[in-house]
Amino acid sequence: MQLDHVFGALSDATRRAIVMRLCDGEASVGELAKPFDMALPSLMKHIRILESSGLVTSEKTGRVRTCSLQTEALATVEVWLAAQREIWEQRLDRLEMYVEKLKKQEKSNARKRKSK
Amino acid sequence: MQLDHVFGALSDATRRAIVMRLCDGEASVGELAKPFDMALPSLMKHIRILESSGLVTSEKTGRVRTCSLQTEALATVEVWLAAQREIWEQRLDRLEMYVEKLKKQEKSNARKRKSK
DNA sequence: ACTATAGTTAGCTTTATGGCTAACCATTCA
DNA sequence: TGAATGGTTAGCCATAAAGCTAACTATAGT
Repeated sequence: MQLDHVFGALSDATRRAIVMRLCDGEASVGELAKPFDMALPSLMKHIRILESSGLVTSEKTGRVRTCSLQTEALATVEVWLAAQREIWEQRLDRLEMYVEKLKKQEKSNARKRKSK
Repeated sequence: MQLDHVFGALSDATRRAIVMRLCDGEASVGELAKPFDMALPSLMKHIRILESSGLVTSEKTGRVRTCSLQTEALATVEVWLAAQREIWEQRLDRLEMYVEKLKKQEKSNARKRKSK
């Protein structure tokens, strides 16, 4: 479940649509294909990509393959994003503190100038 | 700032590393390039891709181009993920409620069977 | 003015992506 | 058993991605 592959899988609108569909519950390949004006083999490729990214798993019983969402993979992405957010927010905080410090200095300088 | 392009941009480890670096503050192309064993033009391509995805902006002053992170683009991805999460969690809630219902029925059936 | 620095452009490979058709299993249903 | 259904495999095409080198432009420093 590599971040590369998960992001890659989500970079295609068709695949995101499939993911969105699967958020609502399992579905067969045929069901997944319906909304798309696309040949089945093409759609199958997308499903394969989703599977190899770990976002989707599927199982075949009889002649129908049922796909389901693997939410942990999506969670992985959320975790990564959250980590980045934390870093840049910490930086913004430091920046803000620095600006505050500058403001105070400016004030005290102003006082000094006045008192001269 | 298309979701396609943002996800696509993040699907490459080099570009994610650049994003991570930029979380810590602005950087020039040269600074960004240092950690990578990669020819400059190749790295520039990555920067271009990050720019066209909206994740990064850059400005050239003198001969140095300074890049900075555009956190809104990352936020867009977070929003999308959160939306999916909400959908599937709602479904899980419904499922849980359904299971609870089944359990209760089972209990009442058990009572009936006993009382017979 | 000369050199070094910082990017940029152009053009080339190799490999991956996204789509197609046509032909092929493998189950189910009549 | 024969036909319909649901996927699957194989192979083709066009375009884009990720890397390279070599040559070029434009500023900064001496």
